[in-house]
Amino acid sequence: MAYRRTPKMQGRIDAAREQILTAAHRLVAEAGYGGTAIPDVAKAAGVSTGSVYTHFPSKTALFSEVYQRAARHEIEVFREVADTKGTPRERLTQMVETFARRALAGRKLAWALLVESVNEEIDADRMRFREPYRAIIEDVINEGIKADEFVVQDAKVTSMCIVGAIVETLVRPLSRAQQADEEERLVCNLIQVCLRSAGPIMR
Amino acid sequence: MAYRRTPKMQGRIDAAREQILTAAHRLVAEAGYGGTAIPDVAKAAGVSTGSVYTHFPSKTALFSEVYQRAARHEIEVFREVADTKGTPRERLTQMVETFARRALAGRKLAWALLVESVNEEIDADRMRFREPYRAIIEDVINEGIKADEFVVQDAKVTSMCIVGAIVETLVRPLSRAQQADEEERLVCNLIQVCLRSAGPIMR
DNA sequence: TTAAGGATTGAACTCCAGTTCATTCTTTCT
DNA sequence: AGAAAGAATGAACTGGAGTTCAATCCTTAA
Repeated sequence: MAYRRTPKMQGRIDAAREQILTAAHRLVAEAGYGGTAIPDVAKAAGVSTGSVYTHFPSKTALFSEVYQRAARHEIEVFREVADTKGTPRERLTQMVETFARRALAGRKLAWALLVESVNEEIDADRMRFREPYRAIIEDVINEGIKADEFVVQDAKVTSMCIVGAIVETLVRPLSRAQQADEEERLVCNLIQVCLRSAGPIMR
Repeated sequence: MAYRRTPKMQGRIDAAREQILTAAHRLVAEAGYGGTAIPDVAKAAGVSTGSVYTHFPSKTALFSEVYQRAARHEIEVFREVADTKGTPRERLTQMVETFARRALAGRKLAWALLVESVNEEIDADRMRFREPYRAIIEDVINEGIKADEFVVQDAKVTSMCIVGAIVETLVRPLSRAQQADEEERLVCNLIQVCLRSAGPIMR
């Protein structure tokens, strides 16, 4: 034998892998999955096309990892907000606002993560990306029910609806930027609708 | 000159065009846009591949028309429900239920119309497909506000949210069928959430 | 220093859905 | 009937995205 993988070598490999992931992330944030070709990623990462395939078995696999990383980070942020002090109602407000504002701040990425549909595998990733948001919202709603702040309800369905409401409200702004005050209005009203969705019925 | 288009001839051309549209509709309802190739459509319509292109300039154009037709019909049904007798609250209930049940009855088609994303042009069609639903819901909400049944609100945003809520709730069931009672539960709860979204805030 | 093992390269290849077009078939009008 | 114009045909083409692989470069261990 005349070659063995040393820590130093491993470091370079890992670094290259990181470069590729970072570049892919950046390009997705600029052009979405569909608008990003592997040769572009390679160029942006400073490696060759073929090299990408020594690190990832396919485009789908690479982007799947990109999505999962971005998702994990976003969801951490979201969970932190959900865990801050305040009544369930106050926290839900914060959560919806955070979700909306972060999405609008990184439009294209949010669009890629939330709605861009490309193939079944990536679609599955997107579903998986939405699910944690839903679950966190569900928890807060259930706390609100216990605290008599929200009416007794199927928190699972309500949380689904809230995720759907947020996404639907944001789809258009995410595709093409609106006027700032228009977006402001949207976010405020979105919060109101979400609160009502979870809130008690008045008869 | 030795040829002019006679009514008889025009009839055949129109018939072929119809055949193609019908076949395309059927195939979309079975496999979605992405799962339907032009040669398949041609075969199903009993014409040649090339013939499809004498009737439609591109696959996108053909399916755009398929979508628009399906949309027009669905929206007519929806509008009828919106125009039936009853309080805004009752009507909104009927509307959500109709939307949900019709979507579940024609899963794949609903999926193609509502969420399958393929290219920008078709995406735009899908947006256009959702918009009338939203507008109809908006009208009913505004009536409800006038009737003091719903709290004063931005009905545009609420209607967006309701559309989003419905779609989000249905996405999973549309992809893979759930148990019947599970779907029943979903629809019932969905209606409740939508009513609350539009309903008055209790404080 | 040198040979072997592994990583990297990027031009070329594959694959395939959408589209084309030379040919054939139909219809119309003289 | 015959010629002209249009419609239909479907095998072949095309373009572009994802992927491959023979050649090359680098690293390690003797």
